[in-house]
Amino acid sequence: MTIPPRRPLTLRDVSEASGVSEMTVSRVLRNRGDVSDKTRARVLDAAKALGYVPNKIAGALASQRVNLVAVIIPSMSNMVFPEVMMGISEVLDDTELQPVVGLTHYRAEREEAVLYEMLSWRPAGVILAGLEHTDAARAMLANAGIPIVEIMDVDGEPVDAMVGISHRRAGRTMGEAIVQAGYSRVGFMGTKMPLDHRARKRFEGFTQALARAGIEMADREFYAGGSALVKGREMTAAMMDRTPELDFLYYSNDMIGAGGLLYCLERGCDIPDSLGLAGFNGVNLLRGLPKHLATMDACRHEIGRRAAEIIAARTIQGAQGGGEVVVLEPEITFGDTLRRPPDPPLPFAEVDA
Amino acid sequence: MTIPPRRPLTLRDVSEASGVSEMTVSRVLRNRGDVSDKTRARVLDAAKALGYVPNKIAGALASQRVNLVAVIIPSMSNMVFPEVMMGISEVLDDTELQPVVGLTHYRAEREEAVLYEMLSWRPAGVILAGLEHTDAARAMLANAGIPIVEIMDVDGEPVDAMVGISHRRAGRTMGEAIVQAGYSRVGFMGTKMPLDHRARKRFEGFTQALARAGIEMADREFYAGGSALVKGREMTAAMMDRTPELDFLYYSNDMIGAGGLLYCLERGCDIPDSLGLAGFNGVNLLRGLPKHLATMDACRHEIGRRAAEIIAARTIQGAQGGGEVVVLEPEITFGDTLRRPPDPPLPFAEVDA
DNA sequence: ATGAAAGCGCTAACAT
DNA sequence: ATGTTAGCGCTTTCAT
Repeated sequence: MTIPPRRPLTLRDVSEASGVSEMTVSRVLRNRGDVSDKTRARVLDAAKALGYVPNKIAGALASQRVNLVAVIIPSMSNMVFPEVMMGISEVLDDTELQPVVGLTHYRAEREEAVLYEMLSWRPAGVILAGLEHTDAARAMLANAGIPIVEIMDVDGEPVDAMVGISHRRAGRTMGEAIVQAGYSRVGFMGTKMPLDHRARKRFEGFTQALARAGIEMADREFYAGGSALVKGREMTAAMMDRTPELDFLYYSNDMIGAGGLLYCLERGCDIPDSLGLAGFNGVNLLRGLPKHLATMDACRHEIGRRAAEIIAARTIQGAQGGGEVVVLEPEITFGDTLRRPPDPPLPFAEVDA
Repeated sequence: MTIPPRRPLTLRDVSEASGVSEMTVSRVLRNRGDVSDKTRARVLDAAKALGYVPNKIAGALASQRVNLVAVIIPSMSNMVFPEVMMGISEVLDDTELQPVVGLTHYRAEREEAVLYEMLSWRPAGVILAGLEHTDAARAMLANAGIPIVEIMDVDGEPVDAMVGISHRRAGRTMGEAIVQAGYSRVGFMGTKMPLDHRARKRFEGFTQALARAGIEMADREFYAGGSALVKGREMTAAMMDRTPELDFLYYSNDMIGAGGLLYCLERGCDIPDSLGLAGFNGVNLLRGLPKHLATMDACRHEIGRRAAEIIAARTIQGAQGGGEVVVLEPEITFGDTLRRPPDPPLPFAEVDA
């Protein structure tokens, strides 16, 4: 039974309650330096009895060390960033470091504001999505004097370290797989580009792969907002209506792809033979669908882990480092909606066998 | 062109660069007090040129005010908490306050640890999910001397304020709707209970409603982990196999409900006449499905808003308050998978008309 | 093993 | 409108 304090408790309160100097109390509470078992026990008892919660603000100011890692991402709502966060948390859970998340909603000015706000708390490091930032944001990052890891994308120049996949290459790889599987009348559906650089780069890579095969995209449509599943369904309906000769639909994310797939299945389309579909992301939410949508894993979990590992490694006493680059290689999952390309001839195939 | 500083910049640096006292620089940077336009401009220029980022740690220590609101929730991965966050952010975006999120993964000890960590940063308020906490956590909350809002659930005693729905009542309401619609052989599928108090309360309320109508649950199954869509499909398959006479399936969340629905549709079940289904949550992700799953909105967005409003209101200068209770009333969405109950007779119905 | 003094970078309160 | 002084609650460093 303790009386609720008007004023938050301080080290001094614990010091007085235990009859030990503030300094020693501080040592006990941080498990630092030599303290006799007897003193330690007395301090711990007093702290617990009072319900003392240390003031990290004062601690951080005095020690010039903060165990926070700023994580700045566009959104939490599309399933990709929560997975990145999982990876980050897994790694940081084994350290003293704690992630603190800020959201940009895909807006550069907002990213700049969030970054400023977070840097003002002097975090131990920053993990942020993408390589595109305002000049001011880039300047802040460069001058922060702490490890900075840009994640998701590697198509560009990082301020410091970067971990991700090449979205340009991912788009190209999918385009090539589609061409090799024999599809040729391709439609694309995706998010409005200017907001999402990575979706844009995938689109560019994809277009390029088709172009190399002499194929021009037969139709395309972009959306913003709304439930992705519904949007995928609606866009697909509209596109198949408008351009019925399409034999492949490429979606910029699995959620709209799933909506499209459900629509096509209802319509009784012959998938993947007369019509192929593919999405992007490897959202495992969707594995319960009647057919498994072809997709490409964005390595989100691994990206989170590797980024956190870089921060953690550089945060330990007197560590060196800087400019780490980790390029992950996503792979296509063919699922049930994309024909596998014919096996390439074996180098020394026995053709007569 | 500024040279990257080894040591982070301080107010003093800006003071020297602008030839204005630290105090005045501080005033300019916080838009407080009277400062001449000339001085203001000089300070702002110097700060920007240097790339100064204020140190909120020092600021918070000196002013005893922190603009952070601790938000402690179980998880980000099931679509319900991201929506709560949206509501919170919308409201806090119009204030000086900023949400900081901590995750408990539905574990009380973890909640306690996260709470301790967050309180040590002396936030302006705490929003946390649920009314069930460890004794230590409850004590910390009671002694923190800041507004505390417990959200989601109102079936219990709050430490301070609470905003949510009665999950017990939500379960009961759904049970009653099912009974009134004439279903009688009911199966239940849900998450493993001990982890999720709100799911447990819904289950209890549901069971009770059935019991009052003399109905005993015909089958039930609980799961943990894995993709919810797949689990819903698998559990449904197993249950329909085991207990083919079922005419209603109640799922503890929309995601497993969606998996079950897809399975039943594939099997050609006659929905909602021979078989009804319902979930919980009103996840609008799922509106793209072939049939609209009956569900009940958990008012997540509104809960977030109201909780944030309470914190915001109590944070303004000299505000009073405490113990606010907001009970929201979720409503059933019948969708395409639950028969509407027959209209109740009108009070003065003209029976002969 | 413990304590005393100084100061982290800011802001409140009080000058002027 | 601007400056000065004295902390905020800790930790660092140096004594003992």
